[in-house]
Amino acid sequence: MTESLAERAYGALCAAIAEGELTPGQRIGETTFAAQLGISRTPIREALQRLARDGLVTLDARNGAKVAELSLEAIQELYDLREILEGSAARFAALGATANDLQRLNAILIKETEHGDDPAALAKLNKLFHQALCEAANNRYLSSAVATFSTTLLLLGPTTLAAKLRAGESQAEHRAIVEAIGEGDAERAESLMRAHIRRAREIRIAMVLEEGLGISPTSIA
Amino acid sequence: MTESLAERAYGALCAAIAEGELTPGQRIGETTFAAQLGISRTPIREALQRLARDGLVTLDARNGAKVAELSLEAIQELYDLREILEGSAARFAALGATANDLQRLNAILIKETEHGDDPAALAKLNKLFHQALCEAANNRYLSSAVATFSTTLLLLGPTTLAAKLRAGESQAEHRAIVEAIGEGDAERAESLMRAHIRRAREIRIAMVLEEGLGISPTSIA
DNA sequence: TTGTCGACTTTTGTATACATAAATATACTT
DNA sequence: AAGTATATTTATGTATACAAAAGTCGACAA
Repeated sequence: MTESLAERAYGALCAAIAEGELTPGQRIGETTFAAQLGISRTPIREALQRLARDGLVTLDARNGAKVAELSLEAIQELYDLREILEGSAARFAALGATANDLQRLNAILIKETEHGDDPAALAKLNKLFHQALCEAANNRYLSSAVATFSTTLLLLGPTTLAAKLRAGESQAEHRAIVEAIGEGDAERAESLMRAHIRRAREIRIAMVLEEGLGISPTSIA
Repeated sequence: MTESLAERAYGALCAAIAEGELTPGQRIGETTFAAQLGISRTPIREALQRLARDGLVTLDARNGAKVAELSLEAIQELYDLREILEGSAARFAALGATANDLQRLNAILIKETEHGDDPAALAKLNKLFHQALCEAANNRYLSSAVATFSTTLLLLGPTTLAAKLRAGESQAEHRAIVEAIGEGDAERAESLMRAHIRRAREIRIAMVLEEGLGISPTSIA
């Protein structure tokens, strides 16, 4: 048993939320889930607390955990913050990226062109790109914050559809950002990254509005 | 029992760290603490996990929890991030603060002038100021991030000394920031807040270097 | 004297048992 | 028939018991 049961429970719940098996607003009973996974409540509780920290579930006092609901406002706030954080990450990366960092980023860019027709692979590479860029910024707290709020976005479901529609654009933007970082142009790197996040936000908002039913009436207010 | 034992344990540990009763690097045994507080290990574990999330303790696998040690580098990274986050908060506040928000901020400014000779009160008002400003930015995730990373700074001990030395300056800077927000000048509000954080960072770094022994040899590297 | 092997002790991870509070359903009264 | 009160059930919060793993101390051998 290399990984603790609590971590597995966390992973299972995380995946269930990302896959849409657990829908926002749905209640998660500790006992129920423990039985489903065949383990006791203790690691489940630990997992739920981590999920609450990541914003994926809300812990109503005495009433257990619910999968969090993201209002349209909350989504906007989340993207506002991503723009700030990842924009700053790009700036820092431009100022201090090592040759190694750049190599990693370029390797990801190449793989993106190679897998241009595989939405799932692109989604994974996209995640890797943003992670690698954060690490190039060389600020552990910044990385941690970006990771947390990216996790929160799992609530909105997979981005594979958006990746398919926007694959080319997105990759071009990635390349431009890495280029600016390589040249040490902090101003341009930040500006490009902010624009990149804004584009992603627009697509996301459009998707959410189109679904329409993905958001409960009360959470639109 | 209005607040859970886990919350009380969290508060107790938090306070112990802030007061310096638990020094960085010191190990925290679950059993020991449970005995000290007269409760079982379960709520202790919950509290330790929250503390780990706040960066106040590190959970070495299989080796329990230690009070986190902040290297000089980590402190710099923390202030870099505060500059980004609170600078953005000031910008957003300038763009969207309500009359109510401004009233709250001004009320705090007045109290600061009234308690100019009480370092403890000033430290509390300073915290309130930054909180109120974050809330004026009207972004729940931004507020959450600022709160988290401010908590991490508890590791460095109280700022009352710095408050005493810098009381006048700091208050003047607060006033200038609120003024810019009141005028809706986002650019100036962000710029002033960033400078404010940079000043606080300088003082803090100076304090840490002066203490010298507050940081373990290995963590300076 | 030093190094290594082994038993012991301590600590975390997990399971389970118990108490308390909330939600629900049922029965009784008006 | 409807509303209220009470009992039952179910959920969480906490405690404790148990198991496995890691560190520690000691003994024995070279």
